[in-house]
Amino acid sequence: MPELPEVETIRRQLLPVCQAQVIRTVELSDAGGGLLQNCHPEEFRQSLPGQSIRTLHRRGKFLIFECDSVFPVFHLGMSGIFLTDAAVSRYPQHIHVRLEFHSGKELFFQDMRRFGKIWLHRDFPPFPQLGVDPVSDPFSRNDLQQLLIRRDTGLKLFLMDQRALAGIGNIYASEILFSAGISPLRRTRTLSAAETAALYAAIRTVLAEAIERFGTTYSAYRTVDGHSGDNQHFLKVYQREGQPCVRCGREIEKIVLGSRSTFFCPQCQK
DNA sequence: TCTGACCTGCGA
DNA sequence: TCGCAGGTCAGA
Repeated sequence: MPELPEVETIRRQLLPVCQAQVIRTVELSDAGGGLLQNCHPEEFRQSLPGQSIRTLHRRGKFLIFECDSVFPVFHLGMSGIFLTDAAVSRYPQHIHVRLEFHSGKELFFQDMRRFGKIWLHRDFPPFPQLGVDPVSDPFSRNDLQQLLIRRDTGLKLFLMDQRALAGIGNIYASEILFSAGISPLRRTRTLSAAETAALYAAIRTVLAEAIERFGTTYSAYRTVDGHSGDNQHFLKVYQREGQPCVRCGREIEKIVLGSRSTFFCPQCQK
């Protein structure tokens, strides 16, 4: 699913499409109603028409539409995407929300697996459970060190814990640890100062480069215009089990951590 | 702290 | 036909 770079790509592409658009109508499928977390379908349908979209925000993997007096929030789950043209959808039967603007433009939310979630807030949502966003929040090496000390868990699970760092998922957790040269099996409290510095640098660069490449496409994820991202061509370990490490040539290994596939180089990552 | 369930599509 | 897939959360 969309991790931080994919959601940020969607936000950047949606902004020029949506900003200052006034919503005319809202269509919500039956399944789409099931995605709503804190309001009834009828309230969702009635609250949006007439609202102008002022801007879009991202916090971790959440996308927040700032309108005049409501704040619809989307979490894309594993397979949620936004499209500006329903004709490019590969799964039109899974389009659950359609917004029509006064300009005549449209916006579609598609979610094949229906793990996505939608909220409707009357004020900017607080996200009390969410940790620091390593791309858009102030985030220093010392902040990372404090987070590492506070927890006692496996490093990969730590990176994916949204209460600590908001936005990293399964692909980028493996890629970040490879970039830092640290094993996914290490515990949070065992990192040296040099390793913490390497991990900090890896978090920043891996996410930033993925954003520059419009995210990673494996199956469902598409950019707003229906295209694939580019970052899958640059992955060093994810889904490269049995292939040679780009640094040392040793075979990339796959293990399961927290019931999720984890890829690493046993030679380069200590 | 960890596992399984949620849901659908795809490839082996 | 089965296992797996980029996320999250309840329950053990």
